[in-house]
Amino acid sequence: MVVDTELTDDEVDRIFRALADSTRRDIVRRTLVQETSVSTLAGAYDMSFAAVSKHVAVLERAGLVTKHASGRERLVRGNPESIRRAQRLLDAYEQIWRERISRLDALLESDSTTD
Amino acid sequence: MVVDTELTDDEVDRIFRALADSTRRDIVRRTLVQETSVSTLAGAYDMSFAAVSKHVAVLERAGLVTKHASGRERLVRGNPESIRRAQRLLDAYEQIWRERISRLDALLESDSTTD
DNA sequence: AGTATCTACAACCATTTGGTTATACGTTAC
DNA sequence: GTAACGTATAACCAAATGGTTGTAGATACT
Repeated sequence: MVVDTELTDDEVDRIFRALADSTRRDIVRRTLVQETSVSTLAGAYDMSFAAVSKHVAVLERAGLVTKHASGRERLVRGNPESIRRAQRLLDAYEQIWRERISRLDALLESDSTTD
Repeated sequence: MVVDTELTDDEVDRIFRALADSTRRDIVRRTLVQETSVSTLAGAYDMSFAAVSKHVAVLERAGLVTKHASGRERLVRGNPESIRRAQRLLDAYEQIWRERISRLDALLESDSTTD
């Protein structure tokens, strides 16, 4: 029973888009280590709270972090499963390349054995 | 003698940004399988040659494809090394998470052995 | 030589992005 | 109750993105 892991193009777009910003990558890093409130995160960067809050929202829409309320705070937690999903996407590209190499190898093989 | 594999934030931005578009991901897929001219690629999508040419340029700036001239054509080839570079980036995030888990495990261990 | 093909690039346009400040609302502390 | 804190969201802005058409340069074909 394999859990469905297929992603729509839009979901993949959101994941890579979310990772294409160094502030957001840093938020992912920090919140993988330890869950952190939005305001604590905001204190770490030279930009407004609203800007950081938006970055967190982008990550949340991509599934890279989750948020849960704790009193008035919103604790942000990195989602390792979504990182693995992104890894699998890249693995698929590597696999495509490897298959090409296999085909080229097979071709050379069959050439050398042509009678 | 390890080849320097460090990437600047901007380079990482470009890699993930380039992957955040399904047309570009498809170009990477196709050109990993076989090198392909820009005009052949353009024929595969419902958009102008100029638009596809721009997508290729985005991928090239990110290092995900290389281009070389062959007569009047420009052949585009997927760059497996840059894919691996991106994989390593994601691996680093997974590693961070694993380290957290290790620390939590170690903490539980030390708790249970407190005297 | 002349024409068709492949490409690059400029100019333009609408939309998205990444930032800002200001406002409003729920929660905590006093 | 009121002040302070944490957050979300709206309105706004400049820059980047993803598309277009048009022009022009190389290369190939006949």
